[in-house]
Amino acid sequence: MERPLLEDIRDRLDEFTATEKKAAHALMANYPVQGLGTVAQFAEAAGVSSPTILRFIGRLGFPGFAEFQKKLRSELESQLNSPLARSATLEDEQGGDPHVGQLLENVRETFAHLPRGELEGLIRLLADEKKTLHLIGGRFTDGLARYMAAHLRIVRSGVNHVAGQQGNWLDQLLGMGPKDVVLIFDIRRYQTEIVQFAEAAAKQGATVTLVTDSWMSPVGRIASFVLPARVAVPSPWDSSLALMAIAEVLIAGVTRENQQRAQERMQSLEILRNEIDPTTESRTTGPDV
Amino acid sequence: MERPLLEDIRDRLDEFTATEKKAAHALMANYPVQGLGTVAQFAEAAGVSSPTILRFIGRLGFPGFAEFQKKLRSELESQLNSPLARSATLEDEQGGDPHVGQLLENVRETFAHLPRGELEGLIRLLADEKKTLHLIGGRFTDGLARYMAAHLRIVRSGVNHVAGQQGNWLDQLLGMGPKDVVLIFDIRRYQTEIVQFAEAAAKQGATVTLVTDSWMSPVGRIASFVLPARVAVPSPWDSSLALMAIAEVLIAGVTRENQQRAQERMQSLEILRNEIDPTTESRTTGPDV
DNA sequence: GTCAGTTTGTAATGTTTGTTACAGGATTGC
DNA sequence: GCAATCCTGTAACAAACATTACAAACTGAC
Repeated sequence: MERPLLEDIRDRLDEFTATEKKAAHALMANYPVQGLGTVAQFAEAAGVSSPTILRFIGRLGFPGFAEFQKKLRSELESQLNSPLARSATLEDEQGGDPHVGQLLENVRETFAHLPRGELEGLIRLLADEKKTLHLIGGRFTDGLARYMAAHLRIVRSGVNHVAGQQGNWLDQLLGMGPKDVVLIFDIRRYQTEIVQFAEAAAKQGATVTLVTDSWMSPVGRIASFVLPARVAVPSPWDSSLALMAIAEVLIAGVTRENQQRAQERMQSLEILRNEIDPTTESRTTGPDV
Repeated sequence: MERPLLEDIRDRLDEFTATEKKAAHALMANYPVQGLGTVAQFAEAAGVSSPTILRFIGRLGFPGFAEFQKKLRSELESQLNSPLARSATLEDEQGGDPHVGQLLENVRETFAHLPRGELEGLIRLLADEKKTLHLIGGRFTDGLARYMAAHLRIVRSGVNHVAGQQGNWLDQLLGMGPKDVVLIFDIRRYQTEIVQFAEAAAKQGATVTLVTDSWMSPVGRIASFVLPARVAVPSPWDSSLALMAIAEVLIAGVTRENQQRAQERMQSLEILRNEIDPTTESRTTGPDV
């Protein structure tokens, strides 16, 4: 009664026969609505006969089609009454912005297809205080690099936001070596300067990592870690929201990875800040140091 | 076929007889699941007899119970397949990162409680080319101001990102008047410099607008438009993702509001860029000018 | 208080539906 | 290449279902 039926079907997909799988797929493709009609409708949609449907739901553990539907309805009921679903249905009822819907979908899809190892690996790399971090972004994504640098600087030392005139970049490139990690934000159209910077850094032995769109920046060829994000929205612009979500998860991850040191640094900074600007109201704990 | 049945029932509630209303209420209380079982189940849940249910759905305009259910199922199908609903239902299964779930929830809740008029009003204000725009953010949110400025600069003229040393701000403040619009990103803890900047700008007649967290920056007191966003996440940091989502919707809105001029500017910029840097591959259309 | 109109439930009905027995067909193992 | 097993669809069946006819109960008006 507790486990979602959809998961059960997915896990046990191999137990079914060939035509039963057709039934399973038809149901999953339009879950759970496909199971709420008649057996004949279900059978037609799956391209099989009615008895096959019955055998399918029998193998799932239901004594009859009626019980199967009852389970579907009760699942649907609790799902639709959850606060999360409520806000979702209420929104598009009263004309929720389709743009916002697409934004949410992008973030969700981005993390659904993000290789878990890549994310964890990059977090560990960024948390390594023996490395020096260099963050850089393109025309639009530089704000993200800046945002992330502002947080990481509080959590750890050796964080550098590569910004400003292109001429300055050369200075930063000069000292780079195996102890440096470069995190690049880059979406199309991929700026040649960024690519050149990445290539130069890699040539000097620095580890290059990349947060990009699904089409993948050319930097991806030389990067050790690549995190692709969805950017398409109903607008002439691409959306960087999913990139930002990745940035925030990275920030949280690095903070978690090095919790006690991060806290110490936060407190020291807090004290420093109060000494410099006593007008600012003080708080002993909290994030915004 | 298009209008949601739930609305129809709500509107026409007075047309029904007393017991039919009981049926209507039972359906609305557990919509649409209650209508997907048998007539007898529906009748029992509503505390009426089966024929009353039939008369009820007959009055709704359906020739029979089967057609009524068909309508419910098709409604449910399209609703569950919308990107909004998907993000709500799918995220908590397949063990997605709880942090990501919270991020999505924040964005959703933010827009659910955003006064529609405020958003539209602010977009119109930002789209007004007779005004000069000044964007400014705090320690962490300055990246957002930068991000938004980078886009708006392409869509329209007179966009200024107030950045750098605090001393420079004074210069920008000097010339301000009723023709200036200040858009401030500010989350706790609210920096006194930002508040001072806002107050000074307001005193000189500029329109002050604000994107902030739910606790509301003190700037809110003097702001003409205030858009609050959810920022809580399971991390010592606050999340600015919902602020960024607002920024992107604003960008898209301003672009839409002034489409032909934006396109002209994009093309001119494209040409300019190619003249300066011929190595960059050229595209005649597209966002990333 | 009575009558007309409306509303509601009971009970019967005809149909659709889920269900099952069975036979043809495919597949696998020897 | 044969046989045994498993899979799948056809067709018949019985139960559950939506549906309808009808009578009782209620309501409001005169």
